[in-house]
Formats: sequence, C-alpha cells, structure tokens
Amino acid sequence: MRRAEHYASPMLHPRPFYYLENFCMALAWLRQRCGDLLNETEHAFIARFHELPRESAALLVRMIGRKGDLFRASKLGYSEIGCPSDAAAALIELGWVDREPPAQADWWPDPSDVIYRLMIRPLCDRLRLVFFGNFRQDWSQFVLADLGIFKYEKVPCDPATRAFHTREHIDTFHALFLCSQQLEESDDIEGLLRMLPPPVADNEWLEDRRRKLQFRIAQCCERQGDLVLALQIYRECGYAGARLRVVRLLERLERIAEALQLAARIREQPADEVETQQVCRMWPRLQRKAGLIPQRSRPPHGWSTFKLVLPLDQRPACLEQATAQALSQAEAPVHYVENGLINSLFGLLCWEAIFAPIAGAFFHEFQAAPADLHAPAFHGRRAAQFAQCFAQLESDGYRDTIRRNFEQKTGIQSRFVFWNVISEALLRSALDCLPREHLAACFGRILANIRSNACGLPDLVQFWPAQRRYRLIEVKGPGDRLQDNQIRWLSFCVAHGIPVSVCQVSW
DNA sequence: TCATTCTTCG
DNA sequence: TTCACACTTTCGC
DNA sequence: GAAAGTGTGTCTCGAAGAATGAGT
Ligand SMILES: [Mn+2]
Ligand SMILES: [Mn+2]
Repeated sequence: MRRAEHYASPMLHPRPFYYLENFCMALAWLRQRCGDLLNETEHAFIARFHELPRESAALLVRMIGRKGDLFRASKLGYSEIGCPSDAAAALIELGWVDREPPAQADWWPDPSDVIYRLMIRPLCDRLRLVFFGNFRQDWSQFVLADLGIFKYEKVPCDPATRAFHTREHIDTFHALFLCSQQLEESDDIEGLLRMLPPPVADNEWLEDRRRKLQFRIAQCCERQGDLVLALQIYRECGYAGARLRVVRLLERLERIAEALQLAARIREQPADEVETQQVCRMWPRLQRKAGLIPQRSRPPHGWSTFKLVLPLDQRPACLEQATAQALSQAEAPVHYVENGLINSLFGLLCWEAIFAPIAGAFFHEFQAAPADLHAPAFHGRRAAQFAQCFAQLESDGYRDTIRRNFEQKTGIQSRFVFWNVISEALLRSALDCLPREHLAACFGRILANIRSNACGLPDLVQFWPAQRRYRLIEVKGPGDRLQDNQIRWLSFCVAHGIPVSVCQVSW
C-alpha cells in the first residue's frame, strides 16, 4: 500500500485520480438531475468542491471513501496527492475537515503525527442516498464497474428519472433509516414511535418501508410484553402481516371472541397465501378456546418423505451438500441449488421484460433490478413483455432464449440470476428434464408475488437426463422443520404435479 | 510471534 | 447494510 | 405441534497491508 513515506514515488496508474473523476461524475449527475431536490448546503458543497485544488479535492474523496471519520496524517499518504497536510489546508479552511485537539494525539507514539476529522460525513451520505436511492451502495461501484468486477445491464433511461422526486421523500427515507437503526439498539417504544415519520401519501414504496418499520416496532413492543400497546400499533399498521398479529394478540389477551371474529374475516377474504396459511393454523385453536367443537383437521400434505442416514464419520459443515453427494448417482446427479435454479431460469427467460426501459425504473447504471420490482404494478407495467416471454413456453422457443441470455448476459447482475449457482451443464440438464408446463407454473408463481415466492424453494434438484425426469428435494436435519414459505412451495408443487419430496437426514 | 480478522485499493 | 435459512427454546395440549 | 427467539452467511471481487489478540 502506498503510505506516507512513499507518496513521492512515481505514479504508475494510468488514471491516478480515477476516484476523483468518478466522484465528479456523480456530482454532475446530481446537479443535473436532482438540482431541485438539493438544499442550499448541498448546492454550496458542490460549488465549493469544484473550486478546490485538485489535491485537496482528491484527499477529501479518499477520506469519504474510507471508514470512520478520524484519520492520522501518516495514514493518508497517497502518491498522486503528495503531502496530506498541504492538501488538507483548503479543506480545513472550508470547515469540511478539522484538526483534532493534540490531547487526542498524546495517545500516539509519534507526537508529530496529526489527526484529521472528516466533518461532512452526513452530507456525503445524503448525496450518496440521492444518487443511488439506497444506503447499501457506495462510490466504489464506479471503479468496480469500470474494472468489470460488477457488470450491470445497460438500460437506456430518460435523463429525467431519479430515485426520489421530492425533498420530503429524501428526508423521509433518511428518517426511516435512522429510526430502524434506533430500533436495533433501543427498546424505547415511545421514542421510536416519535421518530417514525407520518404516512407517505404520494410514494408507495416509501410507505411500504414505513409500514414495515412500524410493524417491527410493534413486534419489539410485543417482545417487551406490552401487548395492549402492541395491539394498538398493529391495528394502525397497514403492513401485510399486521392483521394476523392482531388476531394473535387478541388471543394472548384472552379476547377470544374478537380474535375469532377477525380470523373469520381473514378466512373469508385473505390478503395473500401467507394469511390463508396462518389463519388456518390458528382457527382450530381459537375455536377450541371459544368452547366450540374443532372442525375437521387439515388434510394431509401431499408430498412424500423419505429418510436418509449418513455415516457418522463424515459430518460435514454443510448438511445439504453432504445429502446431495449421498443421493447422487452416476445417471442421476444431485445439485444443491435452493432458490438459485428456478429463479435463474426465470430471470434468463424474462431478461428483456425485467430490464425493459419502463419510465422511472432505471436511473443509474448500477441497478440489478428495476426500482419498482416489488411494486404491485410491476407486472402490469410490463404485461406485454412478460406475455411475450411466457408465450415462448408454449413451444421450444424458451430454450433458445434461456441459453442465449446465459451466454450473452453472463455475469451481469440480476436480482434473479444466481451466476455462482448455475452453469451451462446445469442449465442443459434443467432444460432437458423440467417440462415447460412446470416452468410456466413456477414462473407464474414467482411473478405473482416476487417478494414472497422468489424464496422457499427446495434445497436440492436431482436430474435423470436419460429419462428426461427430475425431482426437487427439501433436506431436513434433526431439529429443522419446514418453514411456512417452504410448505407453500411444496403444496404448490404437489398441486401442479411437480415431483417433490422431503428428505429427513440423520446419523 | 503467529494466526486471524479487518481495512483498503483498484 | 438486508434477508433467507437453520437451529434452539418455550409453551400449551 | 405451534410459536417465538437466536444465529449465520451473504448481499460484493481478490490481493495485500494493518490491526488485533492470544499465546509465549
Ligand atoms: Mn435450505
Ligand atoms: Mn432444508
């Protein structure tokens, strides 16, 4: 690493200030597309930044790219910048960087060493949020994409599109983020509720995030044992799972009649499969508590179960992998793919639909999915494109599309395609063994509710290429039980004639 | 002192 | 930083 | 059996330098 004693060494890098160039590109993007969203401080920052000497600007960007806010001068040696204290002078002048008091420096063995503190981290984080639309990505995306480490689909996008449309939305997102961080470390429900922003009328995905956070606050309240307050929060909360929590809390509060009444309403008009599944589990219990005769028990599940005993000596780190090996046969190999296979097939077949240049869906060049992926209108906005993809399943057309996209899009980030799981051979086996009716059924289920149906698929897939046959296998070790989303997929498979079984592994 | 983990860079 | 999954514990019948 | 709670890996690469910390 280039450290202080080396900063005078020759610059070998072809673009020694690449990170500064990238940061400037981002600032230009922000000024052009989001100028109306930025406040005075942010505008002033951008204006002043461009007036800085190059070395000072570069040092600031280096600091922004690093972790924490405190830096020893001796650790800020960059060959392209040169002397850090020279470069820091202009930054200190602006108040963006501060020299830490010497008392702090006493800790360090070298008293001549200076400590700098970056003062504008919150401002930089806000700019990062406005650019990316999330806090997950950072400026290193630029260089990683340049180097081809991350590849992203090139989607033509309207220069008017951006992550946020109003300043209020930016501030709300930030407030939600802070509140959710607070939830991690604090149990003060009153305080958390005060931090929670009010409902967002004009932004669906922000309102979704708000509701989910409200739900999590209620869960926290429930854990603390304040059932009455939790009930009140759940009742106010529009989050998908909140109705069921209301039933559960009424039950725990021994208000059985009310619980039964709401449960009956949910049974009549379930919002989704999850509600149906959970309310069916609560129903007999509530009836019993109400003194009613429990209705007939649930019909038995339709999937088969078999046992497998692994030798005690080979007790590997990964149970699924070991099971795959044990079940594998020369003519019938087993692969540990979990959600990776079906989702990848879906993502490859529907690539054009997923990355269709719909207005507002793509705004920067580092997206692995459209911004509205989880919006209820996602499918509707691309109905024609998806219909075209699904139509290919009526003939053999889908095979070429999947294989072609596997070749042409290799490595390009997509929310659906697990490049580390699939291979050409796996794809060939899958296309040979999975009938198109099964693919159509699974893809339809994923598209119907991406958030809840893109996961929960069985651990293993076994192919019999010679017989053009396959089966899915969910592995369960001792003490591991089927989860709700796994049960829903198993039931779905049974209903559509997709061969699936559960393998109970022991030693 | 060595091994492990964290951080940085591109 | 988020989420899906496994693994563990507790409860009530 | 059902429910709730906890833990873990992984979103994101690999190479290489620094820091950490347990053990001597
Ligand atoms: Mn699994
Ligand atoms: Mn499993």
